[in-house]
Amino acid sequence: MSLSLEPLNKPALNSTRGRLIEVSGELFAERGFDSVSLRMITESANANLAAVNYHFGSKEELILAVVEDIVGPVNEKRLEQLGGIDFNSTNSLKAIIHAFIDPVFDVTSADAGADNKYYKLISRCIASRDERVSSIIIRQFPEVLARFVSSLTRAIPGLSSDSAHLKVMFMAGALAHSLFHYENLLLASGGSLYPSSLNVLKSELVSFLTAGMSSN
Amino acid sequence: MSLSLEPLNKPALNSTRGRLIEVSGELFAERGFDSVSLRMITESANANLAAVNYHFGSKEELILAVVEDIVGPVNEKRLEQLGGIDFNSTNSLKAIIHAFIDPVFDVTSADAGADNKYYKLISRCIASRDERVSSIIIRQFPEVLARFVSSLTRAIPGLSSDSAHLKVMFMAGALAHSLFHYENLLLASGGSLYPSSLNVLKSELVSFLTAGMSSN
DNA sequence: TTATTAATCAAACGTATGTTTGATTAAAAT
DNA sequence: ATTTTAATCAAACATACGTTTGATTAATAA
Repeated sequence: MSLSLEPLNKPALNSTRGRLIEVSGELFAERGFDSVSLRMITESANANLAAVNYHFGSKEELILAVVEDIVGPVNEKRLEQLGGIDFNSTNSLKAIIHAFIDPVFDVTSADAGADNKYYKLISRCIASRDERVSSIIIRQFPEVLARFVSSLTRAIPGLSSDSAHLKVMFMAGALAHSLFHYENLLLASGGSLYPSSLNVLKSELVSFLTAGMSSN
Repeated sequence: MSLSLEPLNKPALNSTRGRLIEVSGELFAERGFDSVSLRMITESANANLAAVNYHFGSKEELILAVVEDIVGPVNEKRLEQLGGIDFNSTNSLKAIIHAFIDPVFDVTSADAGADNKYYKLISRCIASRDERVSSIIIRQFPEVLARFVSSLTRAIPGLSSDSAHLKVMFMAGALAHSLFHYENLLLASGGSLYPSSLNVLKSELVSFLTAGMSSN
């Protein structure tokens, strides 16, 4: 029953709890979960040090809240987009790839500040080697994974379930890795990738994945 | 002037320094750099707590030594393999992909213990979000990256340098991500991927990447 | 042997971290 | 108005960490 004009899952910025999630997301995205202390977070959020433990119980639960907040909606959109696919269409494969990728790029572009904190946090989660975070991802990812696997086997006749598993992992890795090192890519290209380089990245990724998925 | 029968770059296991690097590699691979304390390392290596600072100067320099030790040889082999490619051949593209991937799988399989600690450490490095580690990777990776980019543009007529950059990143991400979650893949497949599943993974990856590289 | 260097060790140091406490203030309910 | 609940705050706590010290032992050189 929110009266806010903001999207539903974005916490209110005027509340302490909301500011903590917001600021934590930015810091975690830029520096990683371990390297960010509660003192950094609470100072950036103009909150008291004890606020995190009061509102979330512990740092770990704050991390979980931040990750759920950013990863949950993306996975929901993925499943939603996947549900709308017509598997009789000739380009159902491309639609599957878009279902996996689009929500990530959307939430990236939706950040008006355009400092692109979201994709960093998301790719940090996707490729996280942190056991605490991966426990969340792993909790909700199997369902998503299974849906994409079965969709792939429908779209590509003769594709085994095991191969589909692998292909989804390839896709997730290519997405996370390229998004995370996006800034390095910009620098390495000497500016020639700019502007709208995120769109370039996306379209290159889509065609790369489409071809890869169709292989064999 | 080593008299050891071991490969040159593998430190002697009987020395304290060698045991520290060995044990650190295993622990870092399994738990990540931050989560492993010097006390865990020195206890596992039957060494004194002060040994790390005596032999390496600091934990950070130990990490660097471990990473150099595992990532350096892989990149050397990559460049060597890349140098032997005949670009007039029809499958030079596939050779490039093998040059990037093979050294990683080789060092994985070379581990007789077969607990596959190497690929985890390597993929932790490849996709590391740790600034200390990425500083090493970034120090030696630009050369490797540049060589692969130029090789790709030679093998694929009309491919721009920027596109090649992106494609290499897609390749690196797919490799790191699938190797890191290799065990999860085994579990998810319900055992049907076993045995020699690492070979399956590799061949699926090669054909996926070959198709992706040729796209557009 | 003797002198010198290298390596190991137990112990302590300083610091940064997450967490808890207990008082204080603000808000809401009765 | 009074009571009760929620939220904020400064301060302290406990702990785990990387690092350093200074003594002791092992190895090497002279």
